[in-house]
Amino acid sequence: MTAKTTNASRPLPAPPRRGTVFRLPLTTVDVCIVAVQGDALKVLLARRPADAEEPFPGRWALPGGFVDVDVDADLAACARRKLHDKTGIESPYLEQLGSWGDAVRDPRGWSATHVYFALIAAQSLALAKGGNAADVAWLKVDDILRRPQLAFDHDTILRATVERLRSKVEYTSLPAFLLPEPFTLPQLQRMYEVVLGRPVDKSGFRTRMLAAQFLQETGPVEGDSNRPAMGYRLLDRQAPAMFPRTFSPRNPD
Amino acid sequence: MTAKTTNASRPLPAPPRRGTVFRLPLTTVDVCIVAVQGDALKVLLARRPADAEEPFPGRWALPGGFVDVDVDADLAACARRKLHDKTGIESPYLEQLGSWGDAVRDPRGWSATHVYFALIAAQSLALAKGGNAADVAWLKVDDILRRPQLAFDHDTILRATVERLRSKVEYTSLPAFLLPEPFTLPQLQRMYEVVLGRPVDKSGFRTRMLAAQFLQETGPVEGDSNRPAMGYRLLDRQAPAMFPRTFSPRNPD
DNA sequence: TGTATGAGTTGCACAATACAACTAACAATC
DNA sequence: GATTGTTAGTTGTATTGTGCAACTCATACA
Repeated sequence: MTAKTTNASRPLPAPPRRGTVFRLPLTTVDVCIVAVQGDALKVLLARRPADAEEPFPGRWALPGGFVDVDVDADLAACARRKLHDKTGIESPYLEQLGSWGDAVRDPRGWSATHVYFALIAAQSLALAKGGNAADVAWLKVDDILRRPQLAFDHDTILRATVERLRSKVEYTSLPAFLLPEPFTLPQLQRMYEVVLGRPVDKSGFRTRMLAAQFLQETGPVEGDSNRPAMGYRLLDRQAPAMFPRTFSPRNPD
Repeated sequence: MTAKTTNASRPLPAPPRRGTVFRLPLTTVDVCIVAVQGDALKVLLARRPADAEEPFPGRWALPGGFVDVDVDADLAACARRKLHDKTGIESPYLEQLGSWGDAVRDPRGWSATHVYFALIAAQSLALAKGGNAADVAWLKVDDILRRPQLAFDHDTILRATVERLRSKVEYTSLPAFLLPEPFTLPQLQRMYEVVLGRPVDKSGFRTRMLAAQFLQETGPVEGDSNRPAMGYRLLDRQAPAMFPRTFSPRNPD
């Protein structure tokens, strides 16, 4: 906040009080909802309305929209609302990514969006599709990054999300939020490998995960075949654990 | 962006076009300008106007204010403008910290602020004080965190800045932006120690810095006394270098 | 009972670094 | 101009976490 008093005019919220009117930027919240499906990182996208009066009609975009000052207590609540609308999920891992704002990103005027990203388990996909009949789909992140096609500056935002995710995965337990509980260490390892896009050593991986003190055993889980693996649950679903080092293979091929 | 088409009403920027009016949040940008002076981490604060019509009259606050859609091309430009107004500095290290927005943080209404933090060399302090006759001062970060006193939610924002700074300093070359060039390795080490609030081993520190390939020798620098030290300059003033590990002393006292 | 497969363990080498003790280069002092 | 103090910079050793590869273990299936 901290308005400059040297300004003759002042911004004015909708219920006007006094002084001259000041042009306010549009304020939105967008959510980058990420899951791993099969061997691919996917993002939940919503198709823009076909109405030609709308910006970017018919294009894919991140779920999001204007802050509703009568409904949203704060930005995170607004993000959770939009996420819940599209997926039915109540409490995913949600982290603020950053904000993007400039004069041209929205043809309707100067706008700023507050972006959150969410990690959810692919198993909740059924909910996602069923909960909202609208045009919503999971698309492969790699495909979109290869051929940018999203509305607004959402390609840029998606790229930033993936960069943040990849870099944090190197030293945090974030991928655990991509799995339903209980999960096994091999399953968790696969999440790491999908996000990082490279294999991870089994032995070091296990040592690291167990040393980080963020997992709780829940007893053996009967896999589809072969030897059953130990199941684990997160001790703290609010925040990820941090590792003292990054993964760093010796042969940088 | 990505407006919900199910909304009957739509937000409308100041030059009205059509439809019903939608209440827009206030949009501001605040800058957390940090420097090391002596042995303390300091932050540049501006005193709120005494005018009782203004929120938090007479209180210290982060420099910042409303986005001016006619002047600011984007959020970062707005942050640079506010920083330049207070300090005269043109191109500091500037990084987006995050955004805070809710219904109650500003008594004037639902507001969201986009926060940037800047690292500058304490030697530019003269500029800061001279450039703007307004009520601006460098205060010790520790003092403010011990006794919260800032306007709006700026105590929270300052705390977040320090946390981000401390955690990134563990594995990046960020403290180099707190020094004027050329600087010596012992000077750089002191910046690390001030920010981290603990001593750092000299030998390991040097190995690490030199191995990270972000410094360029500029010839010996005559210190005030004793043996002259090698001077260094940053190869890239835009982005910090990343280290493969965090500093991690063995005796966690 | 044998074989395949994925789960989990063990052993060793290596790389980075924490820690401590060392040497080097200057200023100030006598 | 030798002595002393101080800071710059180096060297050596123990420790730690990890990369890598080979191993054992438990189950399904034939």
